[in-house]
Amino acid sequence: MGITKADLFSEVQNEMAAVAKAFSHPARVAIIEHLIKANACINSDLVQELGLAQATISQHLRELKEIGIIQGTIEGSRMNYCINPGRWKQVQAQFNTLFDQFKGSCC
Amino acid sequence: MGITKADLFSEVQNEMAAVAKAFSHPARVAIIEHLIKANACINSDLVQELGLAQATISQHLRELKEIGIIQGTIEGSRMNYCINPGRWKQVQAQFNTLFDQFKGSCC
DNA sequence: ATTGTATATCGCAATATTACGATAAAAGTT
DNA sequence: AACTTTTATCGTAATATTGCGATATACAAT
Repeated sequence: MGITKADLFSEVQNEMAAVAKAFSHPARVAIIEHLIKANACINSDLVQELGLAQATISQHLRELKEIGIIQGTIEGSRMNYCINPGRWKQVQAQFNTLFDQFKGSCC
Repeated sequence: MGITKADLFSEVQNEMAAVAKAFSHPARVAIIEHLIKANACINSDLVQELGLAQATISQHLRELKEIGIIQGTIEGSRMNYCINPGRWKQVQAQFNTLFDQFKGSCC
């Protein structure tokens, strides 16, 4: 039905899925990578860099901000977006906790 | 439009997004975790474990198999699913390559 | 042979996501 | 003040995802 039955799963599982979803679109991956390279960037930079419309970029930035991976500070008429270092480490740890659960062999 | 403009992004970025998408649903996270705990499991185990219909579980298993994270071997009338160790390490490395690109400070 | 178990796939309905034009709001520029 | 730049949000269309009932197939058991 397109609706996820979130109540069937644990808090941790839902959180893991929500965080992974932030990385599940190439535009958001590209935004993150550009943000890392440039240290910081603004919406209109990304409109140039990627070939997407301003409204679309803004929407992706909001999703990344909502999950906490990036943060934006107002700078006059523009927004200065950058990685949120604390959250970044936290998310990396979250993934590695899952990855490290599997040690070894298979059937 | 719901259509992702994959041609705007690099191969690596599209791959990263595709892999992240595998983890972007709590049912798939739950399947992976159960698969790790049990070492291996079958479709009907998961129907019991999670509260989803058999057809739904099967669909999620297929998506995980398509991205290569899990593999299934036929065992009589059932499928024995388990983590694909090689691919698992590869995916972990893929995430950490992205995570390690960001070192340090922010705006 | 018939019945039961296990899984995959099809078809559909409900919902979510992606993309963008249009517009609004806020700050800087002339 | 009028204009430009920058961004966010709204509304909408196109497409994707999620979930499941209803099958179909394959093997196992009686």
